[in-house]
Amino acid sequence: MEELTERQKVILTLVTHEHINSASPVGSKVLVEKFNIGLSPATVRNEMSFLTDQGYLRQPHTSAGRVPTEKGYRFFVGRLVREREVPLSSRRRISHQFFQMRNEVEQWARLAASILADQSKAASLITAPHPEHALLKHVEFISTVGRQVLMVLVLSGGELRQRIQSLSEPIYQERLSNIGTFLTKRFQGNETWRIKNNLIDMDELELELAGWVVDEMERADSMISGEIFFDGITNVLAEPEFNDTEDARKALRVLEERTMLHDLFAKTIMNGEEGTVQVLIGGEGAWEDLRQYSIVLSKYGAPGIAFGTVGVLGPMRMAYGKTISAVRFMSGLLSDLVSQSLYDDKIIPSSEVDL
Amino acid sequence: MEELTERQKVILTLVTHEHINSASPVGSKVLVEKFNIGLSPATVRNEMSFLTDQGYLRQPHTSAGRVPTEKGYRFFVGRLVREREVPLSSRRRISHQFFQMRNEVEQWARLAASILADQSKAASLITAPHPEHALLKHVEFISTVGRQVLMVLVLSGGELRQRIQSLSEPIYQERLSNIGTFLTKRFQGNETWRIKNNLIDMDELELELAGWVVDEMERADSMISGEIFFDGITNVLAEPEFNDTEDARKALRVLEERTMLHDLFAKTIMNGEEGTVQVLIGGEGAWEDLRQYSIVLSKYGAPGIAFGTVGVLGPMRMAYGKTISAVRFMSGLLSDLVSQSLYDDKIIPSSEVDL
DNA sequence: GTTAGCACTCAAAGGTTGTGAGTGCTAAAA
DNA sequence: TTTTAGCACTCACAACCTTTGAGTGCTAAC
Repeated sequence: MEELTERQKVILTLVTHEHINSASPVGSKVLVEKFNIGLSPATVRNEMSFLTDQGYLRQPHTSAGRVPTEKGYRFFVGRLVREREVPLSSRRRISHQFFQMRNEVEQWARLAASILADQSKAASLITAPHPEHALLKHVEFISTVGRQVLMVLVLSGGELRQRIQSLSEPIYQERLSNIGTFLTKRFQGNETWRIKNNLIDMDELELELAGWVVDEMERADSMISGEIFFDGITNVLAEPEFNDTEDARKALRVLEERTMLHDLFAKTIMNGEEGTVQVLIGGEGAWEDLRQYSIVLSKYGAPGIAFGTVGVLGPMRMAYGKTISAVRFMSGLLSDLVSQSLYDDKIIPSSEVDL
Repeated sequence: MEELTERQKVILTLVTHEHINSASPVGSKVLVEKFNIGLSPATVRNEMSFLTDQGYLRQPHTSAGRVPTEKGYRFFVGRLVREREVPLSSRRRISHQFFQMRNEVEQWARLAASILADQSKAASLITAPHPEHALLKHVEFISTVGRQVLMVLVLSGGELRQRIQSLSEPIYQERLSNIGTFLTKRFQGNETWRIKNNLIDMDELELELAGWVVDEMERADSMISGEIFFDGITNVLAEPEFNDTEDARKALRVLEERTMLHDLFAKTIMNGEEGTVQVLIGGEGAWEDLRQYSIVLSKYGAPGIAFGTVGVLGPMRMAYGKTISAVRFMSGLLSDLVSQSLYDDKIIPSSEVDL
């Protein structure tokens, strides 16, 4: 594979740029007329022909203009230095919106999804912050009916989990509360394994309840990403490439069947670094149903607290510059929120806290 | 408006039935051939003409067959006595799935949505159970960083709410825990207003924290329905009426902008009775964007605990019989779950509980 | 009241043609 | 050697026309 000349790079970039705007194949003439390169259409044609041979461009049919391939897009995105910063006024406005929502943790992801969809004019995907390894912050047992007990677990990162279990015999609420307090005191700030290895000096009931706690925490640990929030799906459907409903359905199926997204997010969280933005073009070969789409993804959060992902899904022909900076901005904002509000790496027993 | 003759009723029903299957206008000839009514096409035509005059049928264009109007559908649904029961095998299978999930309250709605979408081959909408008037079950305050405090509220119906607030000065976790215990003991099982009117004999800090509780409970009370879960949106897009993407977008916008749905659910919860299924055809004039759709809705839950809604959104041309019984079945199932697992109308102080 | 017969309507499907944007190739110009 | 003008060729797309057939309403006979 040969290196591209500077002129070829420029032409490839322009073709991609123009295609993103026009949504239709780009011909040599249009290119010459719109951007005053000092070249004739014929020359441009030769270069385009070369780029087609190299797999950067593609012709939908013999007598049509050129369209970037995945490879072409990838080159384009890699060269995109000059990202369009989110304007200061927008940044201020968005920060303010989050400030007003700062109390409602569950709303963060929803708000972020809504804003990002609006900014990028595409579909946004956000996962709620989720701790890498859950630490127990608090546990409570509440009797509901008969032998049924509602367990409420507060984990690091502010994650709440609840579950209903049946005891073998009814127990007074008072006793349940005491056990909750006892387990909280004893295991506060501990990881799952540490709790699991310290189930000693307990009576039968305490042991059973502690077992529930461990079980639920293991469940939390086994999930790599938190709940997924979407917004702006209609934005994507508005794009001309989805005039065919079949394609639209494919896209939606990806969003509905969350398994693929979970995989994707898991990978991002495990490998990625917060703050850096990655761009997956056309499913990168691996995800068949995403062939026509691109995803701009970033990890957010703070080490030792919790991580999540923020991303945008749109047609491959997407305003990458704007989207990338929007995602980066949102990622930063959410990271700040998480570290400013949810810090609780180790819960120090209250009497030792230095205020 | 005249009463319809029995024969007219039969024809209207058959036309509707046939249109639901074929998705295209129904002519007199097809009708006669398919269902052996002892009539000639000409006679049927006369009756159809009459039904058209009365507004039950409609002709897309002069030389086409007939299609039911909203009024026609309404008649059809009203007459639908013989609902197709969900087969016993499916009922068993579904009950079993819920049994396996009985511990995870948050999963109920998601599972229900998934099953209902599958059963009805349309989009399902479920709201999580939400108490009419929140009763306090438990409150906990957890210090996170600096003056930030995470408040976790457990309300009746198993609803969890969390929020982060700032104190004017940092407080030891121990003191926060004590206040949590104190407020829980004092106000357990109380409605919002009762708590609000009993904020006496407290020091400044206790009062501030109790204020947060009241505030958050008022927020919960002001919401009539819980979180909305969807599934099977792609099912709806597969229907032929959405070959035009524009129409598909309209449908999705309804689902994304939850305000309209919230209104709808609120109405259902406030007016409806659990167990009865209502069918909204073509948005019933009130909801412009739903003109082409129908919604089959039912309230579920148990009085004094919590209510939610379960529904299906599909094209107006929908298999009403199957859908109605699927919705009814699911509504019953969820009602049972709520009352069997979440009963806690009044939390009786533990020492008085009769075990 | 019911039906056969008939003229009429009109959307949808299929066929034909023209248009124009775009190409690749070749030979001349730079 | 690189660039460009010129030209023949291709092919999707839109516009137009025609055919087809399902379906109608009306009238007159049963």
